[in-house]
Amino acid sequence: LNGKRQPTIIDVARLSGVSKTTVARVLSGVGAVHSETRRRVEEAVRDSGYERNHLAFGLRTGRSRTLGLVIPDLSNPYWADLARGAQDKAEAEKRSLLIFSSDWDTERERRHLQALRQARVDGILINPAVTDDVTLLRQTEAPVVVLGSSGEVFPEFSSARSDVAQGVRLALDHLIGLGHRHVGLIVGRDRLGRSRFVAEARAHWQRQGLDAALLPTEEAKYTVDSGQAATTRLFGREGPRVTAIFAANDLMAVGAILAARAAGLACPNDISIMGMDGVEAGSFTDPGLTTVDKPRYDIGVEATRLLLEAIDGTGETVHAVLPCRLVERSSVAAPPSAALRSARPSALGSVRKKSA
Amino acid sequence: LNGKRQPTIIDVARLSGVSKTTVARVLSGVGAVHSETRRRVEEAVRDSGYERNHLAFGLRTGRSRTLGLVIPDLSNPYWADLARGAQDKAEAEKRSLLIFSSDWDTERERRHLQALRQARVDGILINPAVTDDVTLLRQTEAPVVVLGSSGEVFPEFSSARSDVAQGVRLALDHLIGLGHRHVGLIVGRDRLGRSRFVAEARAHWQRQGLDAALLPTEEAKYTVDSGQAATTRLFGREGPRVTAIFAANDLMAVGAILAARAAGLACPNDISIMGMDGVEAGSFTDPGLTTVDKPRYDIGVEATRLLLEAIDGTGETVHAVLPCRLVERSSVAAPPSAALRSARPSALGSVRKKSA
DNA sequence: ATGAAAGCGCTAACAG
DNA sequence: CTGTTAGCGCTTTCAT
Repeated sequence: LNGKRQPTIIDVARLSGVSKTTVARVLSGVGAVHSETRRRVEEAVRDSGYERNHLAFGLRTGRSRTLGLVIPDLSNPYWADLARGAQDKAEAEKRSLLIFSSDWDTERERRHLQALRQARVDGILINPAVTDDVTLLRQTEAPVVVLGSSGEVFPEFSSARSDVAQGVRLALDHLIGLGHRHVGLIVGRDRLGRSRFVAEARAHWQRQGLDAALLPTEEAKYTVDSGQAATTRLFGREGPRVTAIFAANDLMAVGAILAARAAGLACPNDISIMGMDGVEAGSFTDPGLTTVDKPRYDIGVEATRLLLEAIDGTGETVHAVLPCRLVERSSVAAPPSAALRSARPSALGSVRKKSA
Repeated sequence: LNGKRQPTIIDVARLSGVSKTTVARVLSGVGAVHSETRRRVEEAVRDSGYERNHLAFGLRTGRSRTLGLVIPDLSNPYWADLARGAQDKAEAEKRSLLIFSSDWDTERERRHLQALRQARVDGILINPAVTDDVTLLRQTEAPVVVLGSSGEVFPEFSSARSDVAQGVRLALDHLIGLGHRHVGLIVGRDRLGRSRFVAEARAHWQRQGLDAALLPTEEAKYTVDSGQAATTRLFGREGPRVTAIFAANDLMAVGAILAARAAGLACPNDISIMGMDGVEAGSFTDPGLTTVDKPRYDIGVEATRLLLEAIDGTGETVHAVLPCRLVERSSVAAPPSAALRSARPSALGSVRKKSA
């Protein structure tokens, strides 16, 4: 727009009557420079409006001071929160962040990784859509930090994730403590096969001396609609109805609330519903969704911290596991027949509809 | 990790026994190359795993093939959706996107703009936190496209926004058509002063021959909590109660639903509530939020398209205005006394509370 | 304390 | 059709 091109280090040198080496020295702050010279150079920098060219800097030093972030979907609040954390940390460390969405598509992910390699980013944060193909990540020169539970599939890279096992315990113990003995699970189907969510839930359920048969499971796709459908399927099963539903993410839990309402069930009086995520939208439902909050933002921050450590060569490969937190709102209560049941633990029978 | 550095164009040249110029030619596809030579070069590229260095490319050509996006908050679903659109379009055009959140902070925005200048991005998409300081945008060499209604404050730059006037008409006509004659407005307070939302609403209201006094207005800050508080203030006003509330964004409308519930009002039987945004979370409330959907994703796409045009030098400065769309869910219905009112159009008086 | 020179990897004249 | 040469803007030896 302005017509004249951006000033370079040479323009500054000319303006202040020194060599570009000297300018570079005051700019970088390394090496001794006469105070009067420094003053003149700084003045010239201001007057000319000089801004360091990061392309040239990166080419010369081999550090672009740019990081890459590859997530499934930027418009999904879970990933948006995480991205925000990564961006804030990168910014605090004077790095810029290149962000890509893969939509769980291997081919798109491959292209993004290529773009990042071409941009010569100093490091990559990624939630891999592809699990089988480790070579895709290995062939990348830059250090990689894996986001989420797939970190365990790539032990060679550092990773940051929430403590799903602990979160599941938190949720189940909350439910069990209230008297629930028959809980439906809505789990997401990962490209990693069955998510670890189910495994942890079953393990803890049995650890508490409860029957795995009373933990019926339906699969959904992490969306409201699929969660609603899965809940409806759950209700359609034969035998006594569950007194609570525990979904692997908040969107599916919202779907469960919708499905319960459609089935004429009052939540939490007739049925308790619990989510896992902690995204803000969970507080919009009626009743507000009780959930296990995952530290999304902090995972983004921590992953970035680990990545910068890996770039600096300091620090070993570490797998950061951040704790979850119970967020009580109002979609969970004692089951309708809690008093009865706690008296006779084996009486898991009929669920009576209570008038709201 | 791998030990050996990334191969350069020279490695490829050596490997295929030609000069680096020839390699560059087959890589860029411009200029004639013997088919056999081309084959050998392509083979060498594959074998070596060569990837073009965008830093060097950008330094030489003056095109970094990177764009910058500066928005208030990446974890706000409105901006996340827009960012997604921008990223998808950038990706389709073989560009990478550097994303920053400003949190409506002028100082942060200034730093982001500086980072983008240093990265020598080819162009910038921005929703300016700062309005008074046009120079901040002017001093940037790269083309700029402004996001949102502040586009009108910067006529010199292309812009993309939703058609707020049309959206407001859509909403008000919907409400008026149903029989509402006393509508409360919850508006957001911009750093741009009063948002254009109020102006448009009042104008259209009067255009329909209605009394501006029956359009009481409260200010909030685009959040659920502030929307809830504003609604409560609205309810606390003297005189007859509004039969409907129209909020300038969906989060505040969600707050209004919460406030109505807290006040013991049934929505939509006692009071209708309408939002403006269309974010997914609006469908989580009970009742589902009726709203005016803004084309968030498309704004991101369109803005990026305009930016690329500006970069190529083709195309004039254009202000793209994308239409909104009415999304009917269930938070809006006829007012309690609609039958009465439509019979006597001038009787805009008392609102009788109807038992739900 | 300062400067000269080399070179990061690439493209773009300009020759042949 | 192919190669030689000269930078893009910066940092980094190595002299002085």
